Amino acid sequence: MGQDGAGIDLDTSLGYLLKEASSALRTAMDDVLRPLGMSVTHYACLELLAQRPGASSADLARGTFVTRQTMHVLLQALERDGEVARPTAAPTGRVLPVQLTAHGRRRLAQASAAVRTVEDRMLSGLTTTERADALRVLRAMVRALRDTPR
Amino acid sequence: MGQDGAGIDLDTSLGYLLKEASSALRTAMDDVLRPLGMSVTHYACLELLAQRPGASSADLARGTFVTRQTMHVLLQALERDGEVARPTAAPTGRVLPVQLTAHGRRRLAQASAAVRTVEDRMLSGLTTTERADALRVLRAMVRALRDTPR
DNA sequence: CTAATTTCAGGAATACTGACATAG
DNA sequence: CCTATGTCAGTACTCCTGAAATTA
Repeated sequence: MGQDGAGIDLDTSLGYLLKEASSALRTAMDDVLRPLGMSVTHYACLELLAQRPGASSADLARGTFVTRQTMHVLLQALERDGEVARPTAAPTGRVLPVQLTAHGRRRLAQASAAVRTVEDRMLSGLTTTERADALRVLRAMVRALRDTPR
Repeated sequence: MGQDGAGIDLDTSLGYLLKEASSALRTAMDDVLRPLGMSVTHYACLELLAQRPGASSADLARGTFVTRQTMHVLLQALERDGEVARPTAAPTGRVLPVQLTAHGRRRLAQASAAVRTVEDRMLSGLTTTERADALRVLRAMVRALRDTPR
């Protein structure tokens, strides 16, 4: 797999590998979430809400790495299905704090169990040391991409 | 950030971190590719084609982690814009080998330079040892997700 | 003839960009 | 004035389903 210098060698590119790993994870999560009628973003929203009760729509958007417009549409569906609840008027400012309903918590418990099997599967190929390495290098990559100005 | 045992702790979840890193990379790539009027998949297709001249549409789809249908639509646009060329009839079988045109090579060179700045930025936060660690753990994660039957 | 691969064509789900009003 | 949020509208992208053609 020679390289002529003009391009990027995909076989040793961390960027390509990162995309590959992320794609494999998303596919695996989709596969276990589909039978529950749930998308990855749908699950992520519920999981985030369990850890940050009363979060705003914009908070949830940032935490699930989608735009607030996308989260807005998702929340409308979740509210219609009774998985989350929001007050009709903002207690203060414009923020409408979102809460999980009992039904939402049950849905999350199902999904969380399914996703845990996928994470366990992914981690099964790593030693304890490698898991720590993975956390460290991924955090370093995120920080470098976010903090480096240009 | 206590956990009640029912959910997954996002702060220490490798899956969540992988999604975060991948999202940050995609955003950074989008930012440098947008001025060139190119999407990440568009760029990935060109890069793959430079390393595997004559690849089929299905090959390219697998290599860029999209469906055959998505790649099919992209190739139609690239062919219309003169970045790739395909024979009108299959030399053998049904496969229509795709080739980069001179124009496509120029477009790739532009995009490749832009993407390289992003990769360099991402790598700037890692030591040499950490870069090797990153390659190893990401490959292990991909293998575990793909090869574990269930 | 059967099975596998590939090329296509809708239709649906998902996410993004742009824009605007409002609240702090 | 400036930032952040919620919302609406339009667009783009990707996926899923499924059909037709071809090859082994």
